Amino acid sequence: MSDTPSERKRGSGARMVYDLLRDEILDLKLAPGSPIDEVQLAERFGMSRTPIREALVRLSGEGLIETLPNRSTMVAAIDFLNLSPLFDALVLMYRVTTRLAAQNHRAEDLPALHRLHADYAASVAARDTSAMIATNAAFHAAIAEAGRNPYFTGLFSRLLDESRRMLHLYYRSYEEQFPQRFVDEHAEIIAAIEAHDLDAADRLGKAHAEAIVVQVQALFSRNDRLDIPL
Amino acid sequence: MSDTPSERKRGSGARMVYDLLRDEILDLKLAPGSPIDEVQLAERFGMSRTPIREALVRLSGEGLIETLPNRSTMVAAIDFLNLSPLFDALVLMYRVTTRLAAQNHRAEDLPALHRLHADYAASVAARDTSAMIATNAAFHAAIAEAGRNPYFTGLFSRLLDESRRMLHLYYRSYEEQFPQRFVDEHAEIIAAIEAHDLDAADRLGKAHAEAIVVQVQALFSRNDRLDIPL
DNA sequence: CAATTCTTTTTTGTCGACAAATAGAATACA
DNA sequence: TGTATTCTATTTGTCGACAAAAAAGAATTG
Repeated sequence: MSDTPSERKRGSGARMVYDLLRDEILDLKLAPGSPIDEVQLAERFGMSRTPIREALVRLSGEGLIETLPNRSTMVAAIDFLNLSPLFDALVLMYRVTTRLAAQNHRAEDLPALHRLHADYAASVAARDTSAMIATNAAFHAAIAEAGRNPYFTGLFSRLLDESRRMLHLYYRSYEEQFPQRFVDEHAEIIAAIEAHDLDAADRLGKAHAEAIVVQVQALFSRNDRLDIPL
Repeated sequence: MSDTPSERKRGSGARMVYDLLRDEILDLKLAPGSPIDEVQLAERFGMSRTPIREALVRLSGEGLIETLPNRSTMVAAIDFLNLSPLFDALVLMYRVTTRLAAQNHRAEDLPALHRLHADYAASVAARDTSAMIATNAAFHAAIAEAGRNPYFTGLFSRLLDESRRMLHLYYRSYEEQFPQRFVDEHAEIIAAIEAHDLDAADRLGKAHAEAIVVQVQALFSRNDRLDIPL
């Protein structure tokens, strides 16, 4: 299990490690709390510790890993006890980005939205949870981009990343449920954006976000009960 | 002009460089577009390039510097042509953080707010523009903290940083105007927070933000005209 | 046998050096 | 003289090595 591409472009090392570690963290391939060993990573990627370190610094800046000075660094924990700030921020960003997309999008943004919408619908039909999570995030990130406010886009991306880990947990527990409903809501959102209907986009974005939040909250409140072993 | 503390704590190097560079960038001591030379910084701080590099990676992650691969890195430019996204985000975060502070603050948060409010009033009275900028940012950051949503706090801090550079430009051009008005508005905001009046906090936060935005916009629209040399 | 001190081991933070990449200067050529 | 090409110089990205810190384990002492 060693990827050692002996030929690499100069300057791409840290970027590659960053992207890969980020995906592994967000897809729960690296469990929250897992220790991260620089030397081990250096061997795995066939490079020195320096670019590994740069990737870790960036991941730390985004809060995806936590670093104890002079000691271990590990995958950031998921704070299940303080989910409401995350949900509050998510709902607001869903609203704002959807509203801004209705206001600021251009015609050339729409094909990408339709394509990502179709991708999501396809992954739902195929019952591919990983693809669902990825395509859903890409869909909403594209909406945010169409809203053309990089500050909102940045925060929203971060929130989507954070919830990506939680959605993996969610779909692990409820593999039988596949949200056709969300596909329909996505279609409504696109329609509101295309119609430049700011208020409808805002309202739909809010409802969409809250529906997701309710489902995830239901999961975790149920998990709380299961935590008591008999 | 060389600070060479020959004795330093292990692990504090990058942090120190980061903090100092960050302040110099935000206070316009390093002009936007200025080149940043790693070797020069290494000599200036009496350390190797490695911790310098770590600081630069973090600054880059926050968008305070821009890096051309394999080539120069420089202080991020201020995008005067696209200010409305910044202003939009600022106004929304002013609203949200103030509202959340009214909702979630605890009694122990209030002394700090009053103290920071007094600090700001003092710096306005003393006509110390640098202190005004710093204490105003600290005041609103404290309000955001009292709102207890780290995601909003994070974005808001970043927006305050970004506007910190612009406020320096603003006060450079208008040293004669000192906003006693903002001091009064701060007092109203504190009152609304203490009264747990969410809607009033929201409304005051919005009005406060928009007043600032209007002033800054007035500056830059005037500058646009002055840009034409005669 | 418990608690404390000392030693070893592991992992990080820092360093100096080298190689790749690029910009600019110098050169060759039409 | 203008343009293309080569050369040089500067700056970055990467490497291997070393030293400081902290944890884990061993030894000592009461």
